[in-house]
Amino acid sequence: MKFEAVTIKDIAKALGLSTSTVSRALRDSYEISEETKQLVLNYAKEINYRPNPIALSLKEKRSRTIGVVVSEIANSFFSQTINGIESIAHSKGYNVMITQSLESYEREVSNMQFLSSRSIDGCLVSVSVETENYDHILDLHKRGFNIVSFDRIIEPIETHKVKVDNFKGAYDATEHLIKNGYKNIAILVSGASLSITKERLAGYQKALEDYNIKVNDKFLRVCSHAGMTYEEVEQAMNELMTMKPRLDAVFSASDKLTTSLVKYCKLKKINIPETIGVIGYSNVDFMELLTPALSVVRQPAFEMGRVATELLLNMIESKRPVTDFENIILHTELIVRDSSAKKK
Amino acid sequence: MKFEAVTIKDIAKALGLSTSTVSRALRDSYEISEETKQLVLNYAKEINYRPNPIALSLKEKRSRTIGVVVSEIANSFFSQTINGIESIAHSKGYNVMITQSLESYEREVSNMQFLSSRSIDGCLVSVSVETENYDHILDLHKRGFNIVSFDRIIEPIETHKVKVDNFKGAYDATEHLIKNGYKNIAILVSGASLSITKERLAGYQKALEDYNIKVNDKFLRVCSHAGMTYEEVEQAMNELMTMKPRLDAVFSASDKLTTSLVKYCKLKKINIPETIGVIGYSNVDFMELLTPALSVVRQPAFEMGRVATELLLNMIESKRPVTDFENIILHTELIVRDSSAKKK
DNA sequence: TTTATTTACGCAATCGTTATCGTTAAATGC
DNA sequence: GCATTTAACGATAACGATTGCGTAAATAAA
Repeated sequence: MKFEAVTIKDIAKALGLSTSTVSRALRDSYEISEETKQLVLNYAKEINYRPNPIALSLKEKRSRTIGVVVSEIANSFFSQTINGIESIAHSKGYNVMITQSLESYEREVSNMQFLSSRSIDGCLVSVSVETENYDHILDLHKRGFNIVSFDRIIEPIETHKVKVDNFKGAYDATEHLIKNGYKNIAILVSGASLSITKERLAGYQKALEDYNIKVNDKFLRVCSHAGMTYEEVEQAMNELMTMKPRLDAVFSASDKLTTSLVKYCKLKKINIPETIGVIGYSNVDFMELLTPALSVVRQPAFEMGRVATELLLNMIESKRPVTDFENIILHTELIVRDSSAKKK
Repeated sequence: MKFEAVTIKDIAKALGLSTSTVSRALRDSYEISEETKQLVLNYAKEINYRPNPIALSLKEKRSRTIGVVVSEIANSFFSQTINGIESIAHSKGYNVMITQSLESYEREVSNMQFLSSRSIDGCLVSVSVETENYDHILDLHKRGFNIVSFDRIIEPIETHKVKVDNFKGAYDATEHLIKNGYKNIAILVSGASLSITKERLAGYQKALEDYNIKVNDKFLRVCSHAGMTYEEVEQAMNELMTMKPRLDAVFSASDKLTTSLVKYCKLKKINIPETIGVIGYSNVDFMELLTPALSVVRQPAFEMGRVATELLLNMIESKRPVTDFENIILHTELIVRDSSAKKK
């Protein structure tokens, strides 16, 4: 089954005009008489004519549509980001195409391919945990494709970048744990190739050093699938729980990991914060509803989406190639609740 | 800035062939000699030629892309549904365009408009809570647009429909509360125009009747924004909590409402299940991590996405117009945890 | 009246691709 | 040796919309 829309040709035929006249009448050209304009406009409204964006895209090589590539839309951080993206895009007359890689490099490549071939005007990208080679993005970028890198930054790309101060977010969380009496602090991170992993890990380590606590690699666990499965975090935690000296706190360095960590503690009946204190990056609103309520590092996700989209639309609408790129760093928020309460 | 891709014309020019020959060579036509085919194929690979789907869409009036309209992607139920949709679509070579209405009728209309004008081959729709007039969908459907209605069903449309047994899901939950000793059971529902609201409300009422409990309209609260803001649920609950006789349980009839209900109880320090028992429709994995763990009615969201997509692709790929429509009804799962424990 | 200028529209090219219909040259049939 | 088939390719129209250019008729200027 196919679906036939009304075209400019239908109007032209019905009214005994040429397609050019109809087109110009619809675009209110000075070359067309008032009479004819009204005739066309009225008939167009009557039969509910809508210009075909596909045809326009083909001709104009632009579509007033931007693309988004994230790892998972079910992730609270990203769905909030998407809401920010859409709020700006829609207010400026742009549509948004959303795709998710589910942390698969292959799917990220095919999503980029899909978007780029669809005449989108630009793209907001946060890479998957599997992505170590950026050629699928850099190649497009070199050929003039507008890209803004956000959250999980593509370091070698020369374009606008928007992220949070991952280092400070992790430093603050770790320092908070230390000040509350925790000493053997483990850290769960996502795949080592992600910019957020490197920066958050560095913040954690610096905090320990500043407070004269030895950084112990036994307390570092890398979840190379970014916590896409619970089992991954379960295994990491099982290992951590057997370490000597016994850990007394865990800092989980991403949204997904924090969620799985909470689940682990619940299932294993590990008391928080008595047995281990917990704090993690998370934008899940739910975390405050847990018992104990979870301390978190929260990112301004909606704002990040807005800022990144504004930069992208600036690039798109700029007449000359943009060469002066912004490197926006937003602030995280440390929300202290009960899961990291002072140690007795 | 614009982005120029490689076209068939570039290949033709470089190789001294016509575009028709190149096109046929790429599609492995018998009319082209092996020699020429290899020449074209090799060069195409070398310069990384990709057919332009926009041009194909314009010509073929199909795009191997399907659209999705949901109310909110951050909603666990819908994000799981989308994963199901993508799993089938991608396995059959289709792409997916995701849009969210955020429960706004206006945005739903513009999303449908966006998708339909983009040569998508069909669309999966779950309507917004504000939607009372279906003309934006029915008009497209009449003109041959392939649509499958899922979850929040468009009742008057004659096409495939996929949902759960909302009546039974609500009946089971209510019956469970009754059997555990609750008598004054309130219900929170979304806007009255949604099919899921009507069916779940009916299930709740039938259960009460079957157990000789008078249905009390004071215990019914309609959240006309489907719980898009917490305040909406807060107000509904504030009203319910003052009712005489005092309610001793609440059944929340949708994902968003359940989440807000939990938050309300936490913030107001209402003991669950001692002060009020709680059960609700929810696909949030987190619900088991609460204290007390929340009893829920869970929908097979992923499966619903898969089934709906299979039906849609069948319609799309059918030679003749489909006239025999499926009305799939999946089963909900009652997951009993601590929030609805037997009353002492 | 003749020429110049508007006015108001139509023609055709264009975007990238495919399908239909030729066309040319070589190969085959008799 | 000539007609006919076949292999291999090219020219062109089409999809829907826009736009530069051309042009007829009407009006203004000379």
